[in-house]
Order: sequence, then C-alpha cells, then structure tokens
Amino acid sequence: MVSTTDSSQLSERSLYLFKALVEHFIEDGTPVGSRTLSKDSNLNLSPASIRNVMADLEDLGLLHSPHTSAGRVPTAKGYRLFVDSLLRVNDLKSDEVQKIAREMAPDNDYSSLMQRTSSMLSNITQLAGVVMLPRTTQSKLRHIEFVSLSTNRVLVVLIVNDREVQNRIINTDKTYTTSELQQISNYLNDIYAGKDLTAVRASILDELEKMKEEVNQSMQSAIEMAQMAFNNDGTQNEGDDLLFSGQTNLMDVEELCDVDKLKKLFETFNQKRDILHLLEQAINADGMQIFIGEESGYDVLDNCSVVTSPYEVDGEILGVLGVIGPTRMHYERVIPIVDITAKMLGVALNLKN
Amino acid sequence: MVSTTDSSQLSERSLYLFKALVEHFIEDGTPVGSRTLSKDSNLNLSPASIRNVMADLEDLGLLHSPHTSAGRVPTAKGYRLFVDSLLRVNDLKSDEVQKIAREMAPDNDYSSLMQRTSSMLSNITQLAGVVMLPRTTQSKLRHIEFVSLSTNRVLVVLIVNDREVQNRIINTDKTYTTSELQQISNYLNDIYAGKDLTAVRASILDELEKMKEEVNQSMQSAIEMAQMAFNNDGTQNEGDDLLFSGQTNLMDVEELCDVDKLKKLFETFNQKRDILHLLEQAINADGMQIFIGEESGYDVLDNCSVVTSPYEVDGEILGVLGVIGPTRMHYERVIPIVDITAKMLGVALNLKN
DNA sequence: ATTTAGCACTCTCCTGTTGAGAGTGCAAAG
DNA sequence: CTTTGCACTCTCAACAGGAGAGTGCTAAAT
Repeated sequence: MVSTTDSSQLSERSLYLFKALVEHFIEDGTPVGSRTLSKDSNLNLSPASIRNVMADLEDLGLLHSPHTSAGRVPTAKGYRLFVDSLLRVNDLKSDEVQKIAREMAPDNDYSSLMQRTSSMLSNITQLAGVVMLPRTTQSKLRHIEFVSLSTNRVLVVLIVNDREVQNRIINTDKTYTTSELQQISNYLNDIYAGKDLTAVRASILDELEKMKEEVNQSMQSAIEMAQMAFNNDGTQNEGDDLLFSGQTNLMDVEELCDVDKLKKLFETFNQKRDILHLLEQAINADGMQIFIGEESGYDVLDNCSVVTSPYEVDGEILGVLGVIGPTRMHYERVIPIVDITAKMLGVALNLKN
Repeated sequence: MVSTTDSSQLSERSLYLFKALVEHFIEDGTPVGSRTLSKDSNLNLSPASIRNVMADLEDLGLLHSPHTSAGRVPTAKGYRLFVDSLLRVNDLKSDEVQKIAREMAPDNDYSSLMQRTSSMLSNITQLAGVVMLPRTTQSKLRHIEFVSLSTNRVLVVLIVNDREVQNRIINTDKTYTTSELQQISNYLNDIYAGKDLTAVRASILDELEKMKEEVNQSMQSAIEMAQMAFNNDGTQNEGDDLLFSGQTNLMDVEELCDVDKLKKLFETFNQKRDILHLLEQAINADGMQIFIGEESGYDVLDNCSVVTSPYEVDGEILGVLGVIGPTRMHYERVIPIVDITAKMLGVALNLKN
C-alpha cells in the first residue's frame, strides 16, 4: 500500500467536493453527476468547474465512472480517504446507546450473551453482524468430572476458564462404578485443577511413562482415564468460534442483489474460514479496523466493507466483533455502533469474573 | 382435502401421459407442450390428441398453463398425485448408500452426529437439509454437579438423558466451598438421579414448603441450590432444536431465484418457528411425509416441497429430518435418501445407548 | 488564471414495433 | 376416437428511436 493518498495533496475545495460526493452517493446509491453536486454543495460553482475537479479526483483513483454518462462513484481508495480523513462520526443518540446497553445486559449465560451481541449488531445496523468468540489459547482447567453412562461408556465434563463447559464421551475398557469415578475425578482435580490444558496434556503423557513402573491401581485408572479425556482433538471444532447474524439483511442491498454473488457471499459466511482470517488480522491492529471493498483481499467481499473492533477485558484482547455490509454503508453510524458494542461487551464480560 | 384425485378416475393413458409430463418437467424445468410430449412418450399419438388429454388434466386441477402458448406445468395437486400414485422410487446406488453410511458413522459426539446428518442430507441432494433434534419431553436427570466459580457464583452442570449436558450459572447468596458443593450435589444426586426433570421440579417446590419447618442446615442449602438450578426456564432456548444446512443450495434453483422470495425463505429458516411447526406435523404421521408447495400452508414455501421422515430408536420416535427444495425436485431420488438417512440415524443413535 | 457557457458526443434506459416460435383450442375430416 | 388444418394468442428476442443524463473540450468571460 504505497500509493496512500494524502489528503493534503488535494486542495481544500477538492476534498470538500469529494466528501459531498461520497455522502451523496452513500445516501442515494446512484452515481453522482456534476450538476447534482453543483446544487448539492453550497459552493457556488458551475457544473463545469466541478467536472474539472471530478476529473482530477478520478485521475487520483478516488472516483470511478461506471460509463460515460453516469456520474461518478467512489472507489475503494476513495472510501478509504473518506473514512480516514473526512468522515465525521456521529455521536449515537442516547436512546440508541440505551438500546444497545439493554440488549447487552450482563447475563450469566455466556454463549447467549455473545449470540445476542451479534444479533443486536445486525438489528441495529440492518447489516450482517459477526462476533468472533474468544480464542481459547490459554485454557485453564477448572474442574473435571466423570459420569458413568452405560457399560464401558463414560461422560467427561471439563470446565475450562470459568465459563466454558466441554463434554465428551469416552469408551473405557472396564465399567467403572460411580464411586470409582468419583475417586478418579477427585484425584485429577487435585493435581490438575487450575493448570493450563496443554500443560495438563504434557503432564499426562509423562505420567503414562512413569506408570509402567508403578503399581498403584487406582492411580493407574485415573491416568488412563485422563489420557482419554484430554487426548481428544484438543481444541473444539474449528468452526465454532464465529457467530453470524442478520445475513439476510444483505439481501436487501442493491449492490449485492445478484443471486450469484449473494450465494458466494453466504457460502463464505458458512465456511467461516475466510472471515476468520480477516478478523484475525483485525485482532492485531489495535482499535477499530475497517476493510473496504477489495482491500480485504477476498473477491467475495469486493463490494463489501467490514467494520471491526476488538473487545477486551482488563486490557487483554479476547476477540473481535463487527459488521459486514456494502461498501456503500453509513460509516458515520456503523463505526460508533461497532465501537461502543465492543466496549460494552468488554464490560459485560468483565462483570462475569 | 376433500378433492382428492383418485388415480382410478383417470384413464390409463391419461395417467401415463401425466406421468411423462411431470417427469419431463422435473428434468427440464420448462413447461411441456403437446408436441414435446407426443415425441417424448412412445405412444404414437398426435399432439392434438395429447392436447385433449392435457385439457382434461387441466380441468382436474393437475396441470396449469403459465400462459396461452407455454405448455403445461404440474400443480401442487398434480405433484401430489404423481408422488402418491405414479412415482417409482429408485433404489439408491450402493455407493450412495455407502456414502451416507460413512457420513453417519456412529460417533460419541451426539451433536456432531446430528450436524453431520443435516449437512450430509444437503450435500447429497444439493438441496437444504434439516434435522429436528429429539424433543426433550421426558428428560431423566442423570447427574447434577456444582462447581464454584467465584464469589457467589456457582456453575451447575446437569446431565440429562445420558447425552445432553446443560450448564447454567447461578448466583448464590453465600459462597460455598468445594466440599460443601460436593455434599450438596451428592445429596441431590441421591434423591433425584434417574427421575424425570418435571418431577424433580415439582418435588423441589414441595421440599421448599416443608423446609420452613425443618432446620437441617445443609439440606436447606441443597434444596435452595436445586431450586435455582432447576428453576430456570425449563427447556433450553426454543430455537436450538433445528439444524439447517445447505440453504445456499436453494439459491441455484431457478424457481426461487427471486431475491425477495429467497430472503423471505431464509428468514423463515432463521426464525425456525414455522418449519418447526411443519416438522411437528410430520412427527405424528407415521413414516415419510411430503409437503408439496401450498399444501404446507406457509406462503413462503409455495414453490417448495418438504420431504420428511421421522427417526426412531427402539420404536420410539425421537425426531424428524428431511430435505427442503423446490416442488420441482427429483422425488425419486430424494425420497429414498431421506428415508434411509432417517433409518441410519436411528441406528447410529441406538448404538450409543 | 480561473471559471463558465456552449456544444458535440456518448452511453444508458425506456418504449414501441416487429417477426419468429411455440402452443393452444376448435371444427371438420378420417 | 383420432387426426389434420387453421386461426389465434402469447412470449421472447431483436431492433430502432428518442429522451435524459453526463461528459470532455474549447472558447469566452471574469
């Protein structure tokens, strides 16, 4: 990205007109011509003069003409300039802030909170909302519990990080009684509770080695059980960490109205992978990050912008959330919404510790 | 539904031609004219004769002309006759059966099995798949466990019906130690394990009444905890019992290619409610159930058919699964697929007990 | 040195027309 | 009962023409 357009390269007037054009286009959706702009801006300039300016802006790659007689439209680069240097973000109306706050009332149910956050984002913006769940990089084991299901089948319940409950079923070679399982889980809780999951796994493998020498029956069972419990493909299913909502809102957007493009877009959502990559980029940038059109690097998102913000608790970034919509979106509204939502989610999560 | 069209009302030849027409239309998607049908069927009839037959069929409400010069198309009633009396279901190729079987290998992870079933349905049919999870009408409590999270906050883990794990967080008025919680859960497990959830709730309310007189401290705590644990809005979130997949496949279907209709359809999927009602109807009918077009009673499904089959374990119906696609679908393929999938799901679930 | 007016030009989009093609229904003949 | 013949209807694609919008360029005005 060398060709950054510095707003100082342009005259005051050009910038003013450019801003007016973008705003008009965002409102209308139709390419803006010189005549319209002449009336729209309260500079008293004739269409002809404005044409000259527009031609310059087009040369700089900020505008684009769909065809000879169609007025002009901002390019991705144009939106970038607009968002970075010209946009004046609206303060949210207090009733909107309250609406957000209401939806995000802290809730003991963690996953429901996240889900509601996503829906709220899509509802309030009338675009698609997305929340990336906290990456469970460091998972502290809180508690482990075994429940006998039937012959040779045992349910393992792992409580991780105070909020997440994982459960899996393992097949054992013998049938355990409830009290045996109780003993085993007591034993494992004693040594492993509070430790990191990866550390636990490593330790278990160690113990398995040592075990060959020892003969302590009950401990042997315990370690075997633990091995099976934790051996499982470590992380949970890869696709489980992205919550979309309001995708259908995008079906109203004219720019995306082509069924074929929509299909590709929806499939991208379903696969989650690409969006996940994108959001991972956003997690590192501190503060809000906006991907405009082709900037994202994904073809399907060519006519889309993604407005993201990381959310954090105690200064630690847990994840990212955001909104996906057409490049022609009301940034001045969407940006503060995403911003405040991220902050409020941080607060809501904080209250839970 | 009084106006059932008995296939015996129609001449052999009419039926034959009707069948040919429907098959042709399902293949092609374009209205079928007399000329086409004359060549297509190997009866040696002139287009004119066929026109007469077609006019009769139209009078009976089995066919419909989009316009004067457009050939004819089956109505919902027509499809109904076709599916009920004329359709010869294909046996699935053995490699397809194997493919299904492979996807539905029994798996300790219950929810993953259900999810894979849904995806598999949509993959193999190239339509939308849906699985309704077992209704938890009678939920036997298997095990209850408390884990202290932080001051005044306790995580409750309920294991229900051997496979389902529910967890919720409750706020307590005092902070419990691990061993206190242990005691409480031991106590509750002793009296409630194996009982029905609704019975448990009732019993707890009873105990709360009695409690006023008694003074047993630890038992009092236990009951209070239990009350909070079970008091929660009984069932899990209402929308959590329907698994869709492959919705985007429907975007390829010509009949639904209108963005507006698609949007409504997708919103119906997201709300789940209507589809849930439909599937609930299907759960009662024994065996497969097919809703064709307007029959479903939901406007959004006007151009859609829903092919469903209940799945059962030990003769008990647990839920329903099926496929949603355009009325113009390859019933002869979809029907056996849904059928066999339901059976295999039953088997896979059975192996888990 | 800008800004503006004038003008020729281009492109889209809407509208109307036309003809081909497909399919129908009906009446009369086989 | 089936077929032939025929007039009729309707869609669809292609084409043409005109209105409208907007442009770029040049020359005049400020």
